[in-house]
Amino acid sequence: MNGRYFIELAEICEKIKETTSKLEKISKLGNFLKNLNDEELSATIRLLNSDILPPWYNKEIQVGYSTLSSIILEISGSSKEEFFKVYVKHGDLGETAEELLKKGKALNPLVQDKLTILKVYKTLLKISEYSGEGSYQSKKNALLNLFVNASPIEAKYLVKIITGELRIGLSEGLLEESLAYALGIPLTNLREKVLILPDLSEVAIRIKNGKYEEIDLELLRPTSFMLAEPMSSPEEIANYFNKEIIAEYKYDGIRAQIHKKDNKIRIFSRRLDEISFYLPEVVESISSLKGVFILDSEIISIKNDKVLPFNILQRRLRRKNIDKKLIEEIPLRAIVYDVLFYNGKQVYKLPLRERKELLKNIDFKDRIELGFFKIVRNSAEISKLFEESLNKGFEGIMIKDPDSPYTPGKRGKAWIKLKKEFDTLDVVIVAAEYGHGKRAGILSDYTFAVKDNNELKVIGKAYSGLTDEEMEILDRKLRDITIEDLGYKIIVKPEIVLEVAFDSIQISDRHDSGFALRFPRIKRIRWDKSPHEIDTIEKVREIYERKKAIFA
DNA sequence: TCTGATGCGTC
DNA sequence: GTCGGAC
DNA sequence: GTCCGACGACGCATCAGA
Repeated sequence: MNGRYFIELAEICEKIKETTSKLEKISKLGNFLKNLNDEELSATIRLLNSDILPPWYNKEIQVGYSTLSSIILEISGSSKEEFFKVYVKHGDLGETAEELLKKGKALNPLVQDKLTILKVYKTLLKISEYSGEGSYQSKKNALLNLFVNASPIEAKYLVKIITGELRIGLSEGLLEESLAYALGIPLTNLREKVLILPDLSEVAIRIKNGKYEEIDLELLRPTSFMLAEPMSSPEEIANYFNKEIIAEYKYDGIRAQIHKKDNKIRIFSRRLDEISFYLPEVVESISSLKGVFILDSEIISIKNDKVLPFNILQRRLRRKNIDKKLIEEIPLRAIVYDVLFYNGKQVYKLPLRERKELLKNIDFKDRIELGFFKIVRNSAEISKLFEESLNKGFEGIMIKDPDSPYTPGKRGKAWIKLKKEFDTLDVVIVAAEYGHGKRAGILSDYTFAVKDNNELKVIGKAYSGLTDEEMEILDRKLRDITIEDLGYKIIVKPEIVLEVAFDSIQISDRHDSGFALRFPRIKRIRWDKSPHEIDTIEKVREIYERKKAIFA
C-alpha cells in the first residue's frame, strides 16, 4: 500500500504539541493537509478528530485502556510495576507507550512494513468489524500488527488516536482552522458548514471539490444541536434579556432530533447517534404525523402522571431487545419544542417565535406532543414558572430569545437554562487518585465519605470545582496523611472536609454507603470543619426520600 | 451458564 | 452532565 | 465569549474466563 507515511503525521503532531503558538500549529498542520489526496485527507481528519467511525456508522472500536495497555506490555516487554510507574508519571497511555518502547527491547526491532496513514485508518475500521467469540483476540492481533511496525513515536500517536485523547493542544477547533488554511477558505465559512453537516471529513472533501454551496441541512442526516447556557437566578435572566422572552419547562430526558421524510423516520441523539431503533413506539407515533420535517425534542417517560427518574429512562437506551413489557414499563413521549426543516423549507434561520408558529401546523398526537411554552416578561414570572416546573417533577426551565435563529452546535446566550438549586453535603476525604493529562502525577481526584454512626461510608468521587492552586494544596496535605499507598491511589486519614454540591442522590452499589451523587462538584474545602462535623447517612437518606416523593 | 471487566453512550 | 482555565 | 480538557454516575452489550 502506497501513500503518505504515518510517521509524517506523528511528527507533525509532535511539533504541534511542542509549540503553544496557535498560528504555528495551524500552519504546520495546514501545510501538511494541503498536500494530501482526498482519501488521505479524509482519513487524517478522522484520525485527528477521534472520529474514526462517524456516529451514524453504528459501530464501535471497542478498544480502550485495558486492551492497549496489555499490548504495550507485550511489545515493550516491561513489567507491570514498571508500566504502572510510568503511567502514573505521564497520566497518558500514549506517552507511556513511547517511553516503554524506547527503553524496552522491542519484539521486532526491525521496521519492515512502514505504516501509512491509510493503513492505520483502514486497520482501525477493520477492527470495528470484529465481533463475536474470539473478537478480542482478532482486534488485538490487528493492533499488534500495527504496533510491531511502529516506532515509539508512532506507537504513542496510535494509542492517542485510538483512545481519542490526543492532548497536544489540538482539537476540533484548531483542526478546523488548519483545514480552512489548507483549503484556502475563511474559517467562519467552514465552521458554518460543519455545524450544519457535522462531519468535518465529509465537509472538507466536498469543499475541496468545489461543492461548498451545496452543503446545507439534509433530511435524514443529523445536524448539531443548539445548546444552552446556565444562569443561576430569574433576576439574572430577566436582566440579561430585558424584554419579552419565551419560557419552557426543562425536562430531564434524552435530547432527540426527529427527521421525517415520507415514510422514513430517523431519530438522532445529542452525539448524533441514531437511536430510532430503541424507540419503536415513538417512531410509530411519528409516522402518523403529516409532513416532512426535522424537529428538536426531549424524550421523557411519564407514568401515572409522574415523571420517571432519569436512570429508569436510561434503560430504554442501547438495548438490543425491546419487548412489549419494556414499552409498557417505561412509556415514552417526545416533547417537541423546535423545528429546523418544515415541508421542503429550511426554517432554522427563522426567529424562534416564527418557528414556534410553524410548530402549530403539525397535528401532534399519540406519543408526540407540542411542548408547553409561554411568554414571560420579568423575574417574578420566571420564578413562578420555575416553581411550577419543579412541582411537576421537571428539572427547571429554559428561557429563549424569541428573535434568535436556531444555531446548530452553538452554546450561546440565546438559550438559557435554569436548574434547581443544588443541595450540598459536608464530607470527608478518605482516598485520592492521581490525575491524567495535565493533572498527571498530582492527587486530583478525591473519594469521600459521610458518617454512619461510628463508621465512614463512601458516597462519591469528585475533582471538579477546585482551582489548580487548591488542588496543589490538597495534594501536599494528602501525602502527609497517607495511610496506605496503592500505587495509582492512596488511602488517607479522614481529616479533610469538603463541601460537595450535587443535583440529586441515587441508590447505587458503586460505593459502600449504598448511595451515589449525580453531578458531584466541590463547592469548597472546609478547613474550619473537623471530620466529626460532617453529614450523616441519615441526611443523605432524607434528601433522597424528599426527591423521590415527586417521582413515580 | 454465570459473572466480572470493559467500553461507550446518556445525562 | 459539571467545572476551571487558557486564549 | 468561547473553547477545551479533566472529571462524575448510570445502564446496556459484549466478551473472556471461571
